[in-house]
Amino acid sequence: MYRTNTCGELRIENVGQTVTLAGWVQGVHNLGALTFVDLRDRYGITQLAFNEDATEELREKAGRLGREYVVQATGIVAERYSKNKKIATGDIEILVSELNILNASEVPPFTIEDESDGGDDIRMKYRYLDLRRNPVRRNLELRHKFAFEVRRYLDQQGFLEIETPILVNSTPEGARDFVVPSRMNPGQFYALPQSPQTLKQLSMVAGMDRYFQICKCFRDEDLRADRQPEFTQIDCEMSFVEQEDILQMFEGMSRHLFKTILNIDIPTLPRMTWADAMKYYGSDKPDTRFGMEFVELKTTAIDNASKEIVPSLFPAGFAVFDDAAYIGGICCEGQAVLTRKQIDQLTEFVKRPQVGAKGLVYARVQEDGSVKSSVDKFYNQETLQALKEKMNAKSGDLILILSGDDAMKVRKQLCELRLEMGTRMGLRDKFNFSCLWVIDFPMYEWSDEEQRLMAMHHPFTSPKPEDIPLLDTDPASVRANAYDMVINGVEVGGGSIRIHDAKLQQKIFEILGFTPEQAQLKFGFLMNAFKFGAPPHGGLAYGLDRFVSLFAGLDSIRDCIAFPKNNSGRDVMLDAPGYIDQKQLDELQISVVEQEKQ
RNA sequence: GGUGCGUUAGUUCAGUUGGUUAGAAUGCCAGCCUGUCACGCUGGAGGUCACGGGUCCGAGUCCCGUACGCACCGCCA
Repeated sequence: MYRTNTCGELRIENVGQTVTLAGWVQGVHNLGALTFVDLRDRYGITQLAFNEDATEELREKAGRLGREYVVQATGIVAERYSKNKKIATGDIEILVSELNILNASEVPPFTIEDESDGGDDIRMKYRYLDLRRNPVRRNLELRHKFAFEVRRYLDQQGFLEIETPILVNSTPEGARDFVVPSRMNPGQFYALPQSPQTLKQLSMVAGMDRYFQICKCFRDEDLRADRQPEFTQIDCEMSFVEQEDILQMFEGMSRHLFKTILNIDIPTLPRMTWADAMKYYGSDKPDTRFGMEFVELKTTAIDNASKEIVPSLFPAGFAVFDDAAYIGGICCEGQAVLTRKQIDQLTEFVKRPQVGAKGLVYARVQEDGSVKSSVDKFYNQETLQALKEKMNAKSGDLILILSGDDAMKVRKQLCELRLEMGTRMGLRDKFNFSCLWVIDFPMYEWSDEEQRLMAMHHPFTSPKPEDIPLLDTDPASVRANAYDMVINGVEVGGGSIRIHDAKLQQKIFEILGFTPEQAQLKFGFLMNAFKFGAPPHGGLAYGLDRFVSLFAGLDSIRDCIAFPKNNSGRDVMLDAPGYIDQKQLDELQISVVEQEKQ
């Protein structure tokens, strides 16, 4: 037996017991005749003491210990002379009578402490050392608990966890696939699933009724702080349901997770249409921890967000506004105190290429109610007062205005500005959670690159029944039975009611530009299945990594993934991906055009 | 595919206008220390300034390129 207890469990009540502990040496304090060793495992730290009672041999051995040595120590639990209130076991120590060095360790390349001195790069290279640190380990523990509570809730609701294959077919639409060559089928490739979408729909056809799976999904696209090439999805599907049933079920799951993991009671989730999200927040994933909604000051066209034309608040005179197709503003409460320099910084912010605005117009509401703006020479006080009125601004507020030719582009710029102001004003507290549903997404969005309509969610999403006639006349305005769950500006999940009618599915494929032959080739298996009694069904998938990151207050999903990939999709610990032997290539009948540095 | 920032001791970083032998902290090694717990004290070792090229009397510092890292845009049904 290697140990009788863990390093986190002994307390003052255990004094007098003889115990054996095993773990890693966190640190050694050698005071000459006295030596203290902090022994660490997943559960905590317990101090080993080598004092005047210890034999010379024992003290000599303790003196040889270095950081991260793996040791086993037996001794009597004793009360400490001076307690350490910072750790749970701080009242006791082990008076060691026997010490075994189970394994020596080289000096680790960075310190394994809560506040490590290591940068991201080196910590990823030695991720197994990084995982010994409390903050990282705690993230994995939270992730475990999260997944466990997901399973508990869905099990209670009658869901079956069903595994679907990892080796599937490449699909058109969507992200790039990771492909896997098949040795037994030369020249042919499997693809790793971007999501088990079609398979879960087939499990509905199979009568499984309620399916879920916590599974890996793969997308060969560029990475971000919130995007990994392989990520974990909580994939769910239900039969004989309408949108309302799904929203209720998964709002319930989120409520369960918030309660059991964070002990937070979340209110009923507000529902916002996609059109309103775009109109008031310029984003399909609005951060609703704070208001500062957009006010439209001029629109010249009806689009998917604006259902009416707003005549310009501003009389002619300022060319930028006169020529704009859209003018929108936000009112920043109490921000009139910003200096000219600070506002110039905001102007620089919106002019950065990532945001792309041409400039920024601002107006301060003064103590006396008058308005002082950067466009005073174009507009009189009467117009500025009308602006104040329209923006619902009061003394001390700062109005920020963006304009441009393309309403959707300006909305996105204004969204960035709003989020920046929210951050500067301290309105985006990580642990203040604001959840909502965004509903009524459009079916399609125009792709400049492909020069055709693309499915906004995926091609299996059903249109709203009342919009079906528009499929023939104005497909771009058709709304889908699709919904996203958004928390603090993060899309944590999304789904839709699916098409279960082969004819309608065929029509949707046509609108997406598939010939019947192509549709049959790529999705024949699904449409064939629909011929054999497909129930109405729908579902949703959560991004587990993102959801856990939110709960843990992390900036990057990497921090809650045990062995993540870096920015270039590499695993720097494994040094993957790597080259393979010519022999393997030959067996697969694959030739690689250029293979450098092998 | 693109933009920005970065790369200096094991690690995290500083390094002024281009100017003598590149510094700090921490870690590491050695010695001392009977209650430490961020132990303390003394001493020591430790550098291809990412790589390649250029400008210059002289480059860690300026310029160009490459590689790598991070963030972002495109992309991510």
